[in-house]
Parts: sequence; C-alpha cells; structure tokens
Amino acid sequence: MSEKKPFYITTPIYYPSGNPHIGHCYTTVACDSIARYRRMQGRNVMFLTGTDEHGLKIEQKAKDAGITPQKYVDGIVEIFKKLWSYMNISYDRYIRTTDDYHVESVQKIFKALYDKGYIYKGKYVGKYCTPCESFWTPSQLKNGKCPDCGRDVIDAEEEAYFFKMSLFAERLEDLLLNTDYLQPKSRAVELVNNFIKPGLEDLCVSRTSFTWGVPVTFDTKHVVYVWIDALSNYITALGYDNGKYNDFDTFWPADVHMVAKDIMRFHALIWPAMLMALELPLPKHLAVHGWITFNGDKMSKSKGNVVDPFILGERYGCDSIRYHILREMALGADSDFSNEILINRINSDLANGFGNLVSRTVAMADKYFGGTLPSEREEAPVDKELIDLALSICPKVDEFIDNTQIKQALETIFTLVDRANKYIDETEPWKLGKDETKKARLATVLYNLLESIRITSSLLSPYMPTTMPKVWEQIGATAADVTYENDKKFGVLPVNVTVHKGEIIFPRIDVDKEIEELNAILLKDAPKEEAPAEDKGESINVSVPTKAEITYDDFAKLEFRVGEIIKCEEVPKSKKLLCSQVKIGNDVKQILSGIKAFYSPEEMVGKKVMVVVNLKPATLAGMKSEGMLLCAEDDKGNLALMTPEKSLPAGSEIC
RNA sequence: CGCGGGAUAGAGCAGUCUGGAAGCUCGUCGGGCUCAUAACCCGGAGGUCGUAGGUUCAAAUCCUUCUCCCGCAACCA
Repeated sequence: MSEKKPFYITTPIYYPSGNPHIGHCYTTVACDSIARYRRMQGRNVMFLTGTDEHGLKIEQKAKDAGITPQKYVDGIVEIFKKLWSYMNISYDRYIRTTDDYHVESVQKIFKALYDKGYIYKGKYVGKYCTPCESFWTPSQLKNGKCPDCGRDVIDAEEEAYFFKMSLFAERLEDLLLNTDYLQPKSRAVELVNNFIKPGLEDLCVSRTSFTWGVPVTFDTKHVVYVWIDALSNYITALGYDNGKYNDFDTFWPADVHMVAKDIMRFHALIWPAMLMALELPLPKHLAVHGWITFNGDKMSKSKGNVVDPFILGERYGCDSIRYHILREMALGADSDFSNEILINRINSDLANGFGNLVSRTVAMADKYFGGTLPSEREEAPVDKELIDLALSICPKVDEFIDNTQIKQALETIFTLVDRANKYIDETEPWKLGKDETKKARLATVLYNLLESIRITSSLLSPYMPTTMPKVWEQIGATAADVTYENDKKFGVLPVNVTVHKGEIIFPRIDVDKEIEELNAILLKDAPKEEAPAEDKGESINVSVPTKAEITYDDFAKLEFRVGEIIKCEEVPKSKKLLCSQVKIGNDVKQILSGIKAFYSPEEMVGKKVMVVVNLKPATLAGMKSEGMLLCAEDDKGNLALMTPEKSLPAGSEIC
C-alpha cells in the first residue's frame, strides 16, 4: 500500500443562471463529506465541481442585464465560490466550461465523434418562437405556446448535428439493469421503460440559434449544445485532450458522479453513451439523490422558510447546516426542509446529544481533576459495552460510505453518542467524585468518555470539518490522535490527558423565538430577493412588462364578452382541463380551460365569466375549444376566474 | 390501461426482496438524576401497517381489486 489509491468524485457543474441556493449545497456538501472521508482514509482524492456556463439562457440573462455573457457568469461564479468557501467545501479543482482548456477539449471530442461517424448532420424539427428565436420541443410548450413569452410557436426546422445514441441502446440497458452503476438501482426500470424500450432517439448536439457556446471547429455557425459541452467536463478537468492537466490516467474512471434526480437521465444514458463512443471506461457509480422540498412542494420561498444558505449559515454555523442536509439525505428520496425541522435537528442531535456530551465530560474532568486525569485506573464490566460499541462504529461507517449512504453513516456514529450519555448515567461519576477512594474508577469513566468523544468527533469531522477541531482542543486530542487508523482503536489518548474547558460547541436554539426572527428576516428581504427556484429556475423581474407594446388597433381585434357557464365537466384524458359549455348571448360555445386544480365542475356552473370569443378554435386533449376563459394568475400559478363586478346578462360586451 | 414511486402511532420514516410476536427519531405523558447547554437516563400512552378479497398453520410482507397522493415524459441540485 505504498501507492495511495486514487478516488475521483464529482458534483454536476451547476448552471449559473441565478444565484446558488440550498439545493446546490445539497449535492456539493454530500460530495465534500465523502471526499473528506476518503482523504482521511488515506486515498488520493480528486474532488471536482464547477459551472456550466454556456447556452441560450445565459446569453439572454446577460443581454437583459446589459453585460457580456462572460461578465455575467463571472459574477455568479464568484458567488458560487464564495458559498463553497463559506460551506467549507474542499474541492480540489473547479472547472468552468468557459475555461480555454475545456473549450479546446470539447472541440476535439466533438471532432473525434464526428470523424468516427457517431455524429452526423441532420435537421432538428421542433416548435419555433420567432420573437424569442428559440426552439422548443412539444413537451416544453406551455398551453401550446412559447414557455418564455407565451406567444404562438410555428413548426420549423434547423440544421443540426446529431449523436447516434441509438447505437448504444443495448449496452445502456445492460449497464442499468445488470450492473451497480446506478444508485439507487430502483430507478433503472423507469429509465429503461421510458427511454430505451420505446427506442432511443438520436441526440441533437449542436445549435445555430445562439452563439454563446463552444463553436464547432469544422462548421462555425454551429455551437456545441449542452450535452457534449457540459458532460465532458468530468474528463476535460483531468486533462483529457488538453495540455492543462495530466491526471486522466490517475483518476479516470470516476468513482462517484453525484447528481440530483432531475439530471439523472443525462448521466445515466447520454454520458455513458458518449464514453462508449469515445471508447473510454465508464464511471463506477452514479449516485442519485432526491430533492429538498418545502412543505412537500418543490423548493420555493414559501412562507416561513428562509432558505438562503448564507443567512442560515450565519445564524447556525455552516456545520449545523451541513449536518442537517446530510442527516436528511437519502438516495433517491426527497426530504422535506423547514426551519423548524432544521432547528429541532440541531437541538436534539448536536446540542443535546453530542455537544452536551462533550460539555459534561470536559466539565467533570475539570471539576474533579483540575483538567488532568490521574494515571490510576479501575475497570468495571459496564465499560466493555461502551468500548465494544465504540470499536464497531468505524467499520460500519465504511460500509455505508461505500454505498453513498451518508445518512446511515451519521446515524451509526450517533449511536455511540447516545451510548456514552447513557454510560454517564450508569456510572454516576458525580457520586464517584464525592468519594476519595473512587478516584481511579472516576478517572477510568472519564477516560472512556473522552475516548468515545475522540472517536465520534474524528468520524464526524468529514461532515462537520469546522467544528470538530474545537472539540479536539477541548478533549486534549492532538492531530496525531484523530486519524482514521485510530478510529478503530480504543485507548489512544494519553492516560494523563489534559482537557480544556471551552465555549459551548453547539448552542441550543430557542425554536419559537428563532422562527419568529427568521420570519422577520424573510419579510424584510422578500421584496428584493430573488426566488431561488421558480418553475423554470429563473427569477422574474415583475416590474418590467414582459410583452411588447401594442396599438389600440391590436387591442380592438380582441372580442371579450360575458359568458355564463351552463354546464361543466372534467376532461377524462387530462389532469388539468375542465370542459365548459358557455352561453354567450344566443350562442353556446365549448371552452376548455386548465383550471381543474382550482375549480370543481360543480362550482363552475352558474358563474359569469370573462371570455375571449374570437380566438381561433383549438383542439386540446382531443376536444374542441372555441375560446378562452380569462383568469388572473399569481407567481405561484394559482388561478382566479375574472367575473364582472355586477351581474350582467350573458353576451354583454366587455370593452 | 404512458412510465415510475408512495400510503405503517400526532409528525417524519425503517421494516416488504428472503412471510413467523409491529420498530426508529421527534413530539406527548409519568418517573429518575443533578456532571451538563431546562440538557441526560428509565418507563407509559398512542397503529385493526390505504381499501376489498385471496394463498398460508401464520401476511405490513406473497397474489388480485379498488381508492388516494406524488414524480417523470430531453437540460431547475
């Protein structure tokens, strides 16, 4: 074992179209903890993170802000790096897709795939929004309209390069179903059923509709689309096809790519297919975790939840946030987040459990022995139970980390914390302290406790790297004491160890008071802060009109009337649509509306509503719709029908 | 019948593959202790394991029906 065994772990490269939020922390903190644990085990670790900085959205964001795309991403990347520094993230390398060496590699990779015949020129057919100059797939459309501006889209096609994904279908199916590449494996069936079985489509890998990207060297009106540009970061960062680094042979294939479930597909299908085409070894594991949700919903700044990681870190310390994230994290499953859950977790595990154990142990050593334990010892049968458990922790943690089960690893470590607290009750050191003849027994008890704390704090240090050194200071442990090898031994601290009573490691938090204060912060900051993740992960500037100015003539083309709903039923094929028969004067029109979530068919009947009557009829979910019921919509997508303030006969014109 | 996941104590979850006395954390109630951060330790209450049927000596677990929730369907961790 003279050579250190390499270990390569990656986060996704994040898309800097907005500021980083706690969701980004989730993946990154998890990778950081594993990276730190592997380093502690003596592995030669490469921990990579970075940002995916190209694409239309960035180009537009920069344009809106009136700066160059490069300047725009530079600004956000700085905030990402600040957050990682704040969260004490120990990445070894940070890749930006705008880095020269990455661009160079991507161009070579694209060319190589083209030369091998895996990339060919074809036509991309889709829906095109002329004002936005954007292509959309049918599924991206919102009510059949451009999801960005809400205007009509037209059928269009553009020249594009395609990657022959279809060639790899069989090998991908095998990878997913018959290997342990995907963690958790339960998702493999879903992928195979949804994407492989219906026939893998070739993948569009270039665009001509925007320019902020890596140019295709042999056809410069094309830029490389996200797949090849972003995914290849995992190898370009090691120096694949570029002269910047020279670690590819050492670290590839990666041990773990960690991603959240939404980008699982790309890492489970496209990335392996690319590597197969390049004839490179595949990564060993793809660890897929769930989302942080708020009150069961997708992440959003809903009431009562401050989720800004800077604010949370400021108040509770980054280690508390890290601990909470990791303790809740389960592969595959979502976990709910609220400030209350966070604070309760900090209180019960960190303050009451671990912090208090340190505090009471050190206080007793200080009180009964002036800080330095005497050398005399007297053992008792109860000690063995504690010691046996302490020795069993590290191997269990190893196994959990091997399977990327951080939550279970933490649970295991905390069983020793609980056992140690119980040990204090069993041994009643405060009674021993009052009896001069029991000094040797007391010293033994305290020593065993200090040893238990040494092991727990050492094993916890990858997860809470900022706080644990403070614990070591208090229990009188040196850097040489808190090593991975020593985590499997009992009796490492010197017999006459000296403790140093210090500040409280994890202060207890007053839940009610704290929630109140957080709400105050939220109210104060809400108007100026960007929502961390709206539906499309974009912040919306509400004060600026989002549609172009129109003339009165344009407006006059629209005909609005009051309509009375005389019949309404659900559309069986659809989740969102209600089908209403609307009486307008002497006519009855059938109108479909996406409001099932907000109105029942029964309560619709009898309502008088505002209707656009001269809209070209459309077919939705197989049924004809001859107009539109107008609704107001808030930023969360809640809808309210527009109704006349006074009752007017159906058919009245609205002008 | 598009695909997939879920329904277990007040809340959040494990257990289901490989049937064999319903468990964990938090909360709650009672007791103990006083070294410690109103912390710690012990005990109690609380669940017919979504519905209906079936297989079995035995079902949360296997099979079938139904109901409800939630994801996904080409780029928000």
